[in-house]
Parts: sequence; C-alpha cells; structure tokens
Amino acid sequence: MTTPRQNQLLALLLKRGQTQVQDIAQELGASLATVRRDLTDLEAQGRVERLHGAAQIASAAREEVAFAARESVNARAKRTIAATAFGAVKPGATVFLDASTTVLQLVRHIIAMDQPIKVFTNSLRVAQELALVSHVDLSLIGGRVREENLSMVGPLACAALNNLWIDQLFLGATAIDNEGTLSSVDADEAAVNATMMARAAETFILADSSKFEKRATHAVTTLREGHRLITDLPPPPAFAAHAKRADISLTIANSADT
Amino acid sequence: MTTPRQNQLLALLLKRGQTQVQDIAQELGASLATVRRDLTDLEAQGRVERLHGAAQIASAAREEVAFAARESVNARAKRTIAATAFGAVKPGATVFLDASTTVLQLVRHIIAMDQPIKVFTNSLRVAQELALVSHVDLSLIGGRVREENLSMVGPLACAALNNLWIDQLFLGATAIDNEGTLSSVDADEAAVNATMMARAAETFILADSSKFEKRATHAVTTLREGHRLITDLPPPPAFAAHAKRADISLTIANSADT
DNA sequence: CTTAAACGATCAAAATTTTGATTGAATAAG
DNA sequence: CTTATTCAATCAAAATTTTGATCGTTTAAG
Repeated sequence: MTTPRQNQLLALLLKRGQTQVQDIAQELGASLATVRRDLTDLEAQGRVERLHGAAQIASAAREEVAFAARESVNARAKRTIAATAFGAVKPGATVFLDASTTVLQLVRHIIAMDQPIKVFTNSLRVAQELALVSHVDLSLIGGRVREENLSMVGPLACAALNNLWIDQLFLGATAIDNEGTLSSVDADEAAVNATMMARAAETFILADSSKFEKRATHAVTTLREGHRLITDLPPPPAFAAHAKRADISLTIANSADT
Repeated sequence: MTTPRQNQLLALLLKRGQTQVQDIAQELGASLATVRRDLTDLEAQGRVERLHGAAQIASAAREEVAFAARESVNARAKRTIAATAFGAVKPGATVFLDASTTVLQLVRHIIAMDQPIKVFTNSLRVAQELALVSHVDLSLIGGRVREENLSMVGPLACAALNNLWIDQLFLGATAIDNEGTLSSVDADEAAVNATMMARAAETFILADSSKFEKRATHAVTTLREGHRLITDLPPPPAFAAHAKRADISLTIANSADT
C-alpha cells in the first residue's frame, strides 16, 4: 500500500507540518518527480493534502487508521467504558450498536447477559458476533459496506433508520471538540450517525479520553440536553464546563466496576 | 492480493475440483515453477489445499455456520449449477445474491473473477465472504437476521428492496411444484424472495433436481415468462411441459462445460 | 498583466520483480 | 527397498515497475 519512502514522507509531514516539495525531495534524497508521484499516490489515498509547492497531512487522515490497528489502541479504557455502558442497558429495550471499536467491546457483555434483547446495528462485525446468540433478536439496517470498518452507510442505511424507533443508542465517537460537536472522518458515516441520533430516545456516546479536543472533517451533530457521554478520564475543563451548562450527562467509567 | 493468473487458477479449481499441477500449468500457459509459486501463495492465504502433484480449493473455505449439513447435500450438483449461473453474469451488472446454499457457491466464482461488480445481498454469509474483496462493491439490504440461514428478512428488508432496481437476481429455490410455483418454509423468507423478483430485470432460479415436485408451506410466486431456471438434471416431464408452455427458460447445467 | 515557480506528461535508464530451466532433496507408489 | 515423480531452491533471462531529466502548460504572487 505505501512504500517505505512514502512512510518516511508521511513521518516528515507529521513532524514538520506543511512542508515545501523542494525540502521533502532534499530530505528524502529523491527527485522532485518522485516526490510528486508519491504525493499523488498519498493524495489518492486521502492521506495528504497538496498545496501549490507544498504538502501536509490530510486533516481527515489524522484519525483514520485501519480498524484492526485502532481496536487495540486504548483497549483497557474501551473495556472499562463498555462495562459502564452495559450497566445502562435497560432490560427489554431495543438497542442500537454502531460500528465503532468501543461499542464492539459492549457486544461481549450482551453475549453474556441472560435476558432477551433486541439489537439493531450497522456493523458487520457486530452482526457476526451476535448472529447466532439465541437471546439476541438481531436486525441490520442495510447499506453499502465500507471496507474500512465493515459498517453499512449511505442512503439505504439512512432510509432504513428513518423507519425505526430506537430506545437506546450506543455510539462510539471519533472526535469531540470543546463545544460538544462530534465529528467523523467519513461523510457517509457522519450522516448515518446523525440519523441514528435523531431516531433514538436515549443516546450514549462512548469515547475514551483521547477523543477530546479533536475535530475530524465531517460534523455529525452537537451534543444536547439528555445526551450521555461515557469516558474513562475527566475531560478538559472547557468541555466539562460546556457539558454542565448544556445539561449533558457525563460519566467517568471506573475500572473497579468491570 | 491475487494476480489475474491466480484468479484464473482459482476459477479453474472451482470448475474442475482437484486438478493435477501439470494440467494447471498447461491450462494457464505457465511453467510448472510459476504454478507452484502461485499455489504456495494461495496456500498461505488458505484458499487452496495442495496434495502431492495436485491441488484443490481449500475445504476450510467451505466451512459452515448453521447450515453446514445442507451445503454438502448435492454439493456437486450445486457447484455445476453455480458455474453455469456464473456464465450468465453480465460485466458491469448489479447482481443480487440471495441466502441459499446454491447461490453461495456462485460467490466463489465472483471472488475469483477479475472484473469489478456491484453485489447486493440479504445473506450475512455472502457478506462475510465478499466484504473485503476489493473488486466487489457490496451492499446489504437490512432486516431481521434469521438464525437458520443468516438471511435478512422482514419489513425492513422488503422496504429496502423496494428502493432498488436489480439487473440480475440469483435465487435459490427450496421447492418447485409442477405448476412452476416456488415455495419456502418461512413466511418472511417467502415474502422477501417475492419482493426481490418484483425488483429484478432478470431472475435466475438455481435449483438442483431434488427440489422438483416439492411444496413448502409458504408460496413465493409462480414462475412466469422470462424467468430462467438452472438445474442439473432434466426436470419431471410434467414440469418441463409447463415450462415450455409458459415460456420459462430451462438450462441443464453440464459439469463438462465447467 | 507579467513572471517565476510548480505542475503533469513523456521517455529512456535503472532497479526491481517475475518467470522458466536446472539442480539435488523429498515423497509416494510399487 | 527401489524408483519414478514431485517438490523447493537457485540463478540468469525477461518483463515490469520505478526513477529522474526534460519538456510545454498551469498556477499564483507581485
């Protein structure tokens, strides 16, 4: 996918920020033509942005890592958060699980529970885990399958959601800024997430502390009264203050109760 | 991941079953050394099994969830039927694959082809197989997941279908009576199948010969002009006569042309 | 509007990968 | 145990990809 030199190039951009094409060529010991070709490749992959005479890491790519790699990042925090979220699941409720790695941790608890439950999801991964669990009544929304994280997105997904009413939505966050705005690296994914929230009576946002003070390209929505955020460490003061004003419930998951 | 020649090789093994390395080399117009290298690659990917002097598609690739038993019934006939059906797939078409075991055989051919294709399905099994295949643009319709065969059914599934237009539908049959009526054991499955047929320009019914002169509880629809039936042995005369009158195309798949 | 720099396209040279023949070792059949 | 194949390793030739220089064109700053 990426050559060693392209990785060097990405590392350089991460270190230096916006960098002149000339400087990149000198630093890598390659010709301008080669650097330009690499930039064209990386641009096609959505990993860098080009300006006239310079380049920088694509804003979208700062968070977009392969799903498998992401799964292990902050795994402990995610498990803790998932355990706390599971405590909020109401018996007999219809829940929706999104396609995030944090929510995937929640699936383990659902498999182990002894009450029947209705689960909707847009995640093929979640579907694989729950398909044959007898106390789970599983439904998928449809949609185009994103290879990135095996989620279903697009118009088909949104249309299906608009015919549903969900009791409890569990949503993993990619980025949360201090004004409480959620954002995502993929436009389709963002649109689907926004639709989910519009159709849910209760929304739980699961986000480990690394997600704060971040923004991705595509805004999902801004947290409002009644939304509940579950995280693993106290958030930045600026966000905490905003949450208090806006009446957003804030839960710090404690690893003791896992 | 796989070169065009490796795809050819997989397609060849699907058609012929176990094949001599010598024959593969001759068929592909490559040297023995090259074929062996390809086999080593494909073996490392778990896609083929090697014997001394020969190779075949890995049996692990046929591993099953709930309906393992059914898949092996009449497996040879199903493979033959699937190979013939694959010959009918038009380049660039949008195809729909249902959740039957016969159609699942067709998936192997789609994985091995080297043209891009758009696939819709209501089968979680098909989705698992195709999710990460790069030349396949995969979409699922939604719906409640049936544990029996991991298909998606119900109102959500039908609603999604009603927003689609499908070029080529490949549908496995449970039972076909002599009047050309298809029937199914599950009411939801029958309803979804009927909806699929209403949305498809071309419908191919894949049914091995054991499905004739059978009825199940829930009627799907009655075959009409233009519908195409692919089977492995000549059907009962009563059905054949009806098919001729009703202008239903009838293809007997021949294992020789696979 | 002018101009200097950056850009994409093209092409030959260089580097890399793929291929097929040959070898001795391993394997299964008799 | 013997023997005829098949197998993996090696190496040079062939094919493919990558690279850097040079063009005319496009872009943005003055």
